[in-house]
Amino acid sequence: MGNGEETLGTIDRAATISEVAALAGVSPGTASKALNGRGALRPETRQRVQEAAEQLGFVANAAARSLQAGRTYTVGMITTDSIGRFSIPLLIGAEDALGAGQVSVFLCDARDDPIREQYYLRTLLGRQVDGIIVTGRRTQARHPIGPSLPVPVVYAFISSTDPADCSVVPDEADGARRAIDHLLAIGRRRIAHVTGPEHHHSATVRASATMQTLASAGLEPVAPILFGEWSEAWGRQAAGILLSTEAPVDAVFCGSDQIARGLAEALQEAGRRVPADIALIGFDNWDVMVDGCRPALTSIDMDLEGIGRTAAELLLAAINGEPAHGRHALPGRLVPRASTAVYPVL
Amino acid sequence: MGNGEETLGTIDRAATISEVAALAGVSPGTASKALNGRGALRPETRQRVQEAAEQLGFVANAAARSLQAGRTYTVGMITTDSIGRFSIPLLIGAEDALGAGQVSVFLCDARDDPIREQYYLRTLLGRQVDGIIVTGRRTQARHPIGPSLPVPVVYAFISSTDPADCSVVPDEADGARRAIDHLLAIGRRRIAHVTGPEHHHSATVRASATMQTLASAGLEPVAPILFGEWSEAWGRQAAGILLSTEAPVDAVFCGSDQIARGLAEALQEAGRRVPADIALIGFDNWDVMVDGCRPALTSIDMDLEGIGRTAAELLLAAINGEPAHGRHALPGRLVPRASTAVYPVL
DNA sequence: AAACGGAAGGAAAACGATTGCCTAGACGCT
DNA sequence: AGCGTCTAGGCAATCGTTTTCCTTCCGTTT
Repeated sequence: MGNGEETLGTIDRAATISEVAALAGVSPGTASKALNGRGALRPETRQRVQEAAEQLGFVANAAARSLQAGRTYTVGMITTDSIGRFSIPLLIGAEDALGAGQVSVFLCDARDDPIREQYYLRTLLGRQVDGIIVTGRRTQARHPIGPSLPVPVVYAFISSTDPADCSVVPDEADGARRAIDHLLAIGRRRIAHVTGPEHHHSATVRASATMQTLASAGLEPVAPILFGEWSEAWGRQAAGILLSTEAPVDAVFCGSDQIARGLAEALQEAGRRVPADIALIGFDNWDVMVDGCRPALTSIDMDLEGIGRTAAELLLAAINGEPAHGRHALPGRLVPRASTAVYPVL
Repeated sequence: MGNGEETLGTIDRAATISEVAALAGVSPGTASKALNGRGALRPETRQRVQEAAEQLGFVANAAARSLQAGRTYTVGMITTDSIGRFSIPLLIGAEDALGAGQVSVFLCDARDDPIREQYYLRTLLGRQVDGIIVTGRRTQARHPIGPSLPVPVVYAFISSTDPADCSVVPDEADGARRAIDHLLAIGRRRIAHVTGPEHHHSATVRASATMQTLASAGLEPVAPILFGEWSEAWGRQAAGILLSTEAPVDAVFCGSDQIARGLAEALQEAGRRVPADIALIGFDNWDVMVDGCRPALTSIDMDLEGIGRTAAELLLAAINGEPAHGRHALPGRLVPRASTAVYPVL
């Protein structure tokens, strides 16, 4: 019939709706109506068109469609920091919420470079994305990505310094609170906090929530808060510092799972039992760390997928004319494991 | 002038080339030529148009452009397994090679579900992507994603069972060879191999390359190859097995960094020194594992970013009419660290 | 029997950018 | 002065789909 659509080799060219229409013996306009369930058509005509479309493997050209619809059913996702451990769950969550809505995602990795970021922003706008999600590795607020954009923007994990922008972030203070509450609930009172660098937003937020929660229980940390870096090595080092303190420690809340794991190793090498002598809580609930640690590590899960999903949902709402504003903080979740088990459980 | 493009609030609508042309006092066609450096135009006209475009923040509508060009400067990336530790470097590498060529990437996470995969495939074809990269978590060959597609496809990390397809994969046998050669070079002869599940393609490939390399040195493994799973727990367990063997072991090549790390811990708890008594090599060169391990872990790096980049380059070549075929295996790289240091180095 | 109404489908104009072709000047040459 | 040539830029078609009118035809009603 046509010009070789039955070839077994590579299909050279996608079929157009005009070809479908010709095969079904109708006009292109009618074919469009048939395939999209619009207009007034006889059921048999509709079916004839559908069969023709199937036979030719017709898929509507999205460029033509968006040209006339003024919408692309496409969003951009810019990760300001390189795609990493935090970006991925966010990405999965967002992709989840958008994929269900037939929206495709352009992924852009700006690598923490403002030039690349602006370049990608222009590219995305040129591609007429319906909206943009901005993501990063740190929760710290950042400058808005552009002054006044023709499409809605939602910040995920990071937040924008402009309160009118929409941001979805983890409630890190809430996470710290849950951690301390848990340690109090299992009867620990001599609690220390070891965390990342003092200039890091997450570290300070979690540290001050830790202080506050202890204070409202009438306690204070058994040692000054230990700021260091987000690594196992620092966890090991911190263990040494804590053990040389005069005051005995019976629990440590760590700012990350890596720190906690380093601490666990070093404490046990020094003869302390976990959790019998010292209970341990991490932060992030990073599978390889919490499972690799011995004993398995209790941790705070920030529900990154949920953040990605929520951001995508808010973006879709904004695209549909119902923009949200401000900072939406999502609560975390404590995942109890052996490192805080009440002892005679075993 | 226009209808409020100077508003400080949100820009409602992107400017079109006709508006730019009107502002510059030329026709749309001329404006197009001015902005794309075509046609015969007076320099001053060209500049006038460029200034108008700048003033209106003009970015060409990609849908319109691709509609007429028949190309979208867009590729799809389907990860058959969920986006994970292996997919990301691939993604970064690909994004790197494509971004430089002004090509945007649609990311699709098929989650190992054939239905989702086909759905995404149709979506991508509808969006008229110029090409598709298929990625996964395992290196095992898989069925081609579709029988005869209108666009080129390149498989990255995984490979296609159809030899006519183009695949870019790590040379895992080469990696294993390098590991064993390294152990031999530092004088070890009593070498064991602990790896993942026997039904896992990577495990068997690496294991048989290990055997072969040992054989060509006139050796054989000091213990039967230990197949298990890709976890630290299995590494610890395997340590027990190896230590209960009569024959003393002086080096272990592990199928993953996680196994190696578990092994390292357990060996040292049992009083063996690493690397003095037993040298250790992992596989993957996964930063958190090799750095977290004590001593730091020598490992094989499969250069995933390079694979992603190469796949993207081959895809671009195919799009430009120079398709490549077959399986392209990229060599790995040994990254030496303390776990195989020749002892009196310290 | 004439008029009306509804159903089914066609024709054509969008959407925005690109590009080949054409025209209107301007300049130079004879 | 008249013709040819070159240059700058306008015109209109094109890409594939959707959608808004229309038109046509058939059946029904008075």
